[in-house]
Amino acid sequence: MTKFPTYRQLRYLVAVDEARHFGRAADRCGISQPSLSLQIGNLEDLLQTRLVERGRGAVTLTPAGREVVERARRIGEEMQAIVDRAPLVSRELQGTLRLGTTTTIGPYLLPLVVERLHRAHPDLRLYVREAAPKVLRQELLDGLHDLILTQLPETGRDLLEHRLFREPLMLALPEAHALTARETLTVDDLFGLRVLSLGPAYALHDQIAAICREHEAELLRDYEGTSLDALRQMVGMGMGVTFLPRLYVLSEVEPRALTIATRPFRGGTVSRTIGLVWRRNSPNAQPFQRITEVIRVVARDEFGPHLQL
Amino acid sequence: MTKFPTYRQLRYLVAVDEARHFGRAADRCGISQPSLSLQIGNLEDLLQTRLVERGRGAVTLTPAGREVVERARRIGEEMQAIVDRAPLVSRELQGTLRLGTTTTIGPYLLPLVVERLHRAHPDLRLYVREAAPKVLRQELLDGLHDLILTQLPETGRDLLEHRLFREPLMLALPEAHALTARETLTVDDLFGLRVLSLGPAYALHDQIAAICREHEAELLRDYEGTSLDALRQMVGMGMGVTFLPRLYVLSEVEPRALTIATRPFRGGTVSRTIGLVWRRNSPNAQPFQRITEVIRVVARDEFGPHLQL
DNA sequence: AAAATCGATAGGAGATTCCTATTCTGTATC
DNA sequence: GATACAGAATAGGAATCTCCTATCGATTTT
Repeated sequence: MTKFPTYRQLRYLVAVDEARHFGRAADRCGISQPSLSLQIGNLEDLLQTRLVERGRGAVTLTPAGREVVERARRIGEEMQAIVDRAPLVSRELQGTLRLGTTTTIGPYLLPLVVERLHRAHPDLRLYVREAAPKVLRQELLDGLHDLILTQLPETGRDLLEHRLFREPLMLALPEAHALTARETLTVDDLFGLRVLSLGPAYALHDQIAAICREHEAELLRDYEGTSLDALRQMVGMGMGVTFLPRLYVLSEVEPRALTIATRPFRGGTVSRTIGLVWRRNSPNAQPFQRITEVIRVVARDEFGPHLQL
Repeated sequence: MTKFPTYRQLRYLVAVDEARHFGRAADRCGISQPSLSLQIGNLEDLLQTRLVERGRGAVTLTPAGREVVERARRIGEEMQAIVDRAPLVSRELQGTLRLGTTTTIGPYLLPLVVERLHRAHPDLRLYVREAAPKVLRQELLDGLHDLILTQLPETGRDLLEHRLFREPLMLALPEAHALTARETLTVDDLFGLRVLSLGPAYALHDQIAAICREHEAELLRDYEGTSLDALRQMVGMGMGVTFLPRLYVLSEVEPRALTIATRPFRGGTVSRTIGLVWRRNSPNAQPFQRITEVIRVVARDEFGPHLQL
């Protein structure tokens, strides 16, 4: 274990460099001259090197001293930044936040959110990482994320969830399917359908499985994908039907090679809840609340007619 | 006066970040867990910000904590560099040395020296600054240079001088001058000559003045230049004669528009001494000695026949 | 329920840091 | 050439800080 200089000693040395005089340097540091002399001496002993040349007239730094001062100044800047920024980061939206998101909502909602946050809070950087909800949850508990955007509810006493909105699920069918004749559906229409789903790490999977069980549709286990696009492809190829979130469907701006039909359910009964989740004892509730608000605003302004707020 | 964190506290925080566990972090720091907890707590109080999220399971840094750790790591690198490098700089030829030189020798000797030093000591940087010897001397005393390359002797109890070599002075004449008929001169030939010189800030000026006095030449006060090239021009235009150092004359590789003649004195009686000078209580005598040796080697290898070593 | 883990708290010992007073070493002054 | 005058180093004691052991309190595991 090597011994290190004290930050204090470095500050004193910088003061000596600036004042070129022990007494005045001590004044500037708010201590007495002997105290400063002592600390400079200690530093020199520690580094086994003369840093200051005491002579008649001007005190001068040695080459070694100059190099130490140079680094000390950089250290001073970092220290100042720590003192200045740390309090802000925990109260304002500044610094870096790590946001985990499920792949079923992030790509379709976050671009607008990130853009708006960036405009309003230029000092905020968001690191967005995608994963399946059950993975996200564990990663959140392990401290890999500061907060996650996911499908609610998230169990756990340690977690605090904030509801954002309900997002309708639409039934996705091959264009040739008989049900495409209907503009809106009811859950009774699900009877006997062959339903595709995402892998079991997804909250959407559990929800789809529950719907299938309740309304006697058949959940296909043949293929469990990790993206909504994969599901879409499979529906397009006629392998079955599935449920797709409203925002995903909305995001399909360009027509694709394999087109599918999507139909809403009447009355908004088939929908999922989207929310932000963070650790209960995370001390950043305040900035997180602000993010919650921003997302709500984006949801209302951009997707208001399509969501249940 | 703002209060700053201790470098120690930052080290502890970094350890917490790496260990994600107070007890193990304390081990790594070689202290007890309570001491570490206390210091982290102090740091948090100082910054008015929670840096560490203590929860069951993993200890996690808050966003503010992460930012502090990031800077703390940079500070740690600088600290390590200080500890590692400071002792070397004062013993080896490393770091930055500020070398002052008189304009009458530096440009003609230093390029070769710098090149050789750079090859042998890649971590050494030389800052070379030119000035007249009397200016150099004061700047050295004021700590603007670490050492100076100049004409000896340099007065002053505080200064330590190291002789490098004697450099002959040659008489520079217009080509049409009667003395050009002679291959070598003696001081008696100086009688009655009109002699040009540099400004009085130059040691060469004093020396030329003394020679003129002794051998009854006339020192012209009309023009006192700051460069040997200026003198050369004036001689070329027939304004008078002057004394030029051997190395300057040697460096004239290209013929110029105004050519002059140069003649040596017999017996090496007319010459000046060149040496390195540094402050007596400069603690870097060791590296300076090395530089002395390198310059001597360069002088011998490159200019041996022309100098008195 | 008992044991174990982990961080926070309490109180006291030991270092460090700082202060005032003084000494030492040169430089200006008379 | 003795005498003041700066400016930094040294000495000794007070105040602060850092650290230790012991213990607590909350949570998790057995």
